[in-house]
Amino acid sequence: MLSIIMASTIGHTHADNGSPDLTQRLRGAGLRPTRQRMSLGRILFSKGNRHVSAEALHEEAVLADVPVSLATVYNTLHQFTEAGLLRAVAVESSKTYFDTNTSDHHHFFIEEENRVVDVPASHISVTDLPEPPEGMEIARVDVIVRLRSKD
Amino acid sequence: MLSIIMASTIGHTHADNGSPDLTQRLRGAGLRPTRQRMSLGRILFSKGNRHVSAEALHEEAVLADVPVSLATVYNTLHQFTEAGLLRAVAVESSKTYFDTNTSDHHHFFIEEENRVVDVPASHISVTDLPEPPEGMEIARVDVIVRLRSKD
DNA sequence: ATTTGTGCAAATCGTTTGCATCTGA
DNA sequence: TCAGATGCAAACGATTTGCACAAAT
Repeated sequence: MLSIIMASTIGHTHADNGSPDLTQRLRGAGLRPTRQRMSLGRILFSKGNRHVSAEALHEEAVLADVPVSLATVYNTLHQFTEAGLLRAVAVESSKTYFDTNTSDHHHFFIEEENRVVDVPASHISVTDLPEPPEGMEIARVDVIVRLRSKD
Repeated sequence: MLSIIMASTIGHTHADNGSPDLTQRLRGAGLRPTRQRMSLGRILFSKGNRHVSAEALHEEAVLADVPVSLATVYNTLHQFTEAGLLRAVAVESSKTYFDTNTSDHHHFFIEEENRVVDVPASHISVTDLPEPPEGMEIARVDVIVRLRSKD
């Protein structure tokens, strides 16, 4: 009986349930490593570069037995983005995609499948950039290569 | 009295109320030159290159005493886009902007003002484009230069 | 006369917010 | 303890749709 109580207490507080690096990453970003953030972070960052929508991530989480609310998924994605752990990609005006690759790179967008893919690194050079209008500076240059299937 | 009746009848059917070229443009695109389409077309195409949202165009129309419904504005914008008279620009995932310049060119986006501006022609070269994945071809390359005001 | 377009209001979709409740430090 | 997180449901803004009515050919 005592053991049961102890186990449950331990399980809820200090169980070894995830990469310690993720904990650090969140802490470093000023985010408390909560259950949901850790779970979502694990889903996002443990499989190489990904491009997810809030909806998709929510489904994945639920399937992985991590019952988060959609609202929390949105909150988390935005917090991660502000913290520099994610990058938002604007491809078409409806869904927002979040990219786990925050380095400087560009994207393919496959319209038929509504899928975003990284352009292999070091490809694409944008040159001959115009002067920005007076008083403005360039914050970022986004290139979207829209693909369709060949006939 | 008779003249009033005639005037009103004529006004509703064959009055010379607009560029004949626009009529042809619509016809050529397989679109019947209706009052609303002509009015919206006139607003869109008579002032050089523009980047409008549905909402903004709707307001402009209403102010210009062309009472169209917002639904019709959306329908019209999409019909024009499919017909190649407009081009949809995806800058951020919320509003869609329609560009009256359908030629190959790129855009500035001023985040603070939510405004889209054409990049002066012939600027920006995108080189070293990657091979698209097997079975795919490049439909279009969009470059968005995001600007922020200098401090 | 027939086909096509239009207006309106309601429906939908992605996303955000308010607030009561829970949880991590 | 107690600031900060979370869940839920309701609010939201942009866009779409269904259907009765109106206009174009």
